[in-house]
Amino acid sequence: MDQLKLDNQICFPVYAASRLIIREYQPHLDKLGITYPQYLVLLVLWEEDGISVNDIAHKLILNTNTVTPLLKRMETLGLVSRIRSEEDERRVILTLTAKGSAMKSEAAHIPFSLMADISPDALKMEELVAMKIKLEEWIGFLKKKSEKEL
Amino acid sequence: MDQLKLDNQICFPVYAASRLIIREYQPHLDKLGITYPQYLVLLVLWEEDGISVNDIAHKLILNTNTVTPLLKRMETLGLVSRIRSEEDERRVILTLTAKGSAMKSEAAHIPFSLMADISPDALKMEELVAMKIKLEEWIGFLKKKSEKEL
DNA sequence: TATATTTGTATCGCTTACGATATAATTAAG
DNA sequence: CTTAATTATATCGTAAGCGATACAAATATA
Repeated sequence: MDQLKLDNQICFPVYAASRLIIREYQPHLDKLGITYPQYLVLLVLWEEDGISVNDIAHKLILNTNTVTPLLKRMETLGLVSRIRSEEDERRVILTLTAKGSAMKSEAAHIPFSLMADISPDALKMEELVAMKIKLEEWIGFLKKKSEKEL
Repeated sequence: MDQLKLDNQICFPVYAASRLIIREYQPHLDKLGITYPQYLVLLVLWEEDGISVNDIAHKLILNTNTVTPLLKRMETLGLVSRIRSEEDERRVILTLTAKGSAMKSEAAHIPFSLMADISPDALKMEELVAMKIKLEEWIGFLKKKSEKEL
C-alpha cells in the first residue's frame, strides 16, 4: 500500500512546512511578545482597523471560537480593544490601541528578515512566489468546498 | 508597508492550506476515531513498527513533548503499546497492537478519497506533485537550519 | 573509577484549533 | 405583530504544539 507511505502524502509537507516556518517567525515575534496567530490578526488590523470578530476569522480562515479567545488575550496584552457595535449589538468591533498601532513599525522588518531566514539557496524567490500562487488557488478551492458543506 | 499585507505573506497560505486540508481529512478520520496527527503516527508505524518516541518525533518533525502525550492517547485508544527498551532503558518503543495494524486496511481508501476531495479542478495533479517536491526541498532546508541552531 | 556531558522521555504551563452547544440580537415568515 | 430562522459571539471540552524544565540512563572525559 504505497499510498499510505508518509513520503507519498501531499498534505504532510504542507503541515510540516507550516510548523517549520512558524518556528522561524518565533524569535522575531518573541521580541514583540506576540504569537504567530496574534501577528496575523495584527496584519489584518493594520490593513483595515475597526472590523468585527467574524471579519477577522473569515480573513484568517479560522473559526470564531478560535478567534474570540485569541482576541481576548490580545486585549489583555493591550494591543486591541473589543467594543460591541451600536448598530448591531451582536457584532464586536476590534480596534487597534496605540500600542497595537505602534507595533507596526517594530514589525516592519519581519517580512524581510524572514525572507532571508526561510529562503533556501536551492529555491529561488520566484519559485516560492509561484508556490504561493498555487497554494492560494488551492485554498480558494478548499474554502469554497467547506462553505458548500454548511 | 506593502510587505505587511496579509496577501503578501508567503507563510500564511501554507498555514491556511495546512488547516484546510486537515479539515478535509476529518470526516474520514472520524470514522476511524482518530485525529490527523494520530493518523500520521500510524502511517509511520505501518511502514516501520517497533521504533522509538524519538524516531517518530523526528519523522513527523515534532517535538518529543508533543509526541509523548499523543502516543499515550493512542495507547489509551488501544492502537499502540509503549514498552521501555531493554537494551537502552531511556528509549520507549512503540508497537502496533492488533487493532492498530488492522486499521491499515480501513485507512487504505483515505489517500484516494482525499485526492478526489482536495484536488481542485484548476490545479492538475502534476502541479500538486510539483508543489510537494518544492515544499520538501524547502522543509529540508528549514530542518537543517533549525538543527544548526541547537 | 569518578565526574561531567549528552541523550531520551516526560511534566508543566500556555496558546492555538475546532466540534458541539448556548445565547442574545437581527431578520424573515406567517 | 408573533413566531421561526438566521447571524454574531461566546463557552466548554479535548487535542495538539511548543518552550522551559526535570530526571534517569548512557556515554564521554578526566
